[in-house]
Amino acid sequence: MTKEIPNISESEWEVMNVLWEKAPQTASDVISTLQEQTDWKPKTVRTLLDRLVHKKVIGVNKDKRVYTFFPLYSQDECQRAEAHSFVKRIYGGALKSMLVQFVQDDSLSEEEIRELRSILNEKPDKK
Amino acid sequence: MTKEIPNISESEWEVMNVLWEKAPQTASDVISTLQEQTDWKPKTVRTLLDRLVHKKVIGVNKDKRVYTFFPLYSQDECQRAEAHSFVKRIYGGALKSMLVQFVQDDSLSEEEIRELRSILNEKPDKK
DNA sequence: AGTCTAATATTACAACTGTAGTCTATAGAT
DNA sequence: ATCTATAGACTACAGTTGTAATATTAGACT
Repeated sequence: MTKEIPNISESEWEVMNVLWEKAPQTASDVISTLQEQTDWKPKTVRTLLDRLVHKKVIGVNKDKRVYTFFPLYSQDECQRAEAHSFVKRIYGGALKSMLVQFVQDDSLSEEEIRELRSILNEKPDKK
Repeated sequence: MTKEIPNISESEWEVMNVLWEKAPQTASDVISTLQEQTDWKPKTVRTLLDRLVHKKVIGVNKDKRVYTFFPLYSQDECQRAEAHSFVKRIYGGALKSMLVQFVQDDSLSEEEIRELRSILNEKPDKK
C-alpha cells in the first residue's frame, strides 16, 4: 500500500533537500539557502516550490500572509523510490553490479568500506 | 579527459540496454526485443533510436539499405556517469547512505550479501 | 514495369523541465 | 492616507521526453 510518490525532477530535488533539512520554511528561507548553493534567481526557486505544491510533494500553509512550505513525504521514502527505479533502469535491477562498480571506482573511503563491512555483518539472517 | 556523455532519458536507457547486449543491430532487431519487455509501438522505438543517434550516444551504419545501430559509449561508462550524478543528487553524495538503505530494505539476497562481503574484503588496501 | 511492403524521414503534440519575467495586492514605512 | 517593497499569482518560452502517426522511397515480387 505504498503511496505513489510523484516524480521529482532534478532541480526539484535541490529544493526538497532544503526542506527536509528544516521545515516548515518560507519561500525566502528556501531561496536564501539555495542562493548559496546554486545560481538560481529567486523566481526560479519560487516556481519550483509552486510546482512541488502542485505535484503534491510538499504542502503549504497559507494561514499567514507569508506562506510556509513543508514536505509531504519523508526523505527516506523518496530516496528509496528513486533508488529502486534507478537501479532497475541503469543496472537492470542488479544492485550488486552498482556496488561493485562503486567499490572498484574507489568511490568509497577505507573508512566507509569498514563501516559497510560491519553493516553487512550485522545484517541479521534472513527470516 | 572524460568525454562528456550526453543525457540519456529513461526510455532511451531501455534502448541502450538492448544495444549493449548485442551490437550492431537493426531497428527491427531492437524493436523485437523491446516488444517483449515493453508495450511500445515500433515507431516509438524508432524515434528513440533516432534521438540517440542525434544525441550521438549511438552510431548508425548506413552502408546497407537497412541501417544498423551501435553504442558509442560503453555501458560501464554510462552507468558510472549516471550513478555518480544520481548519488550526488539524491543522497548528497553520501553513497554509504544509499547502501545502508538498500541493505536495510532487504534489497539484497543472502547470496549477494556474501558476494559483497568478499568484494569488500578483497578490496586492496588504498595506496 | 508496376505494385506492395518495409525502412527511413518527417511531423505531431502534450506534459514536464529549466529558467525566469510581469502583474497584482497588501503590510509596513512615512 | 499614500507610497513602496515584497510575496504571491499568472505568464513565458524553448528544450526534452513520451508516445506515436503520416509521408516517402527503394528493394522484392508478380
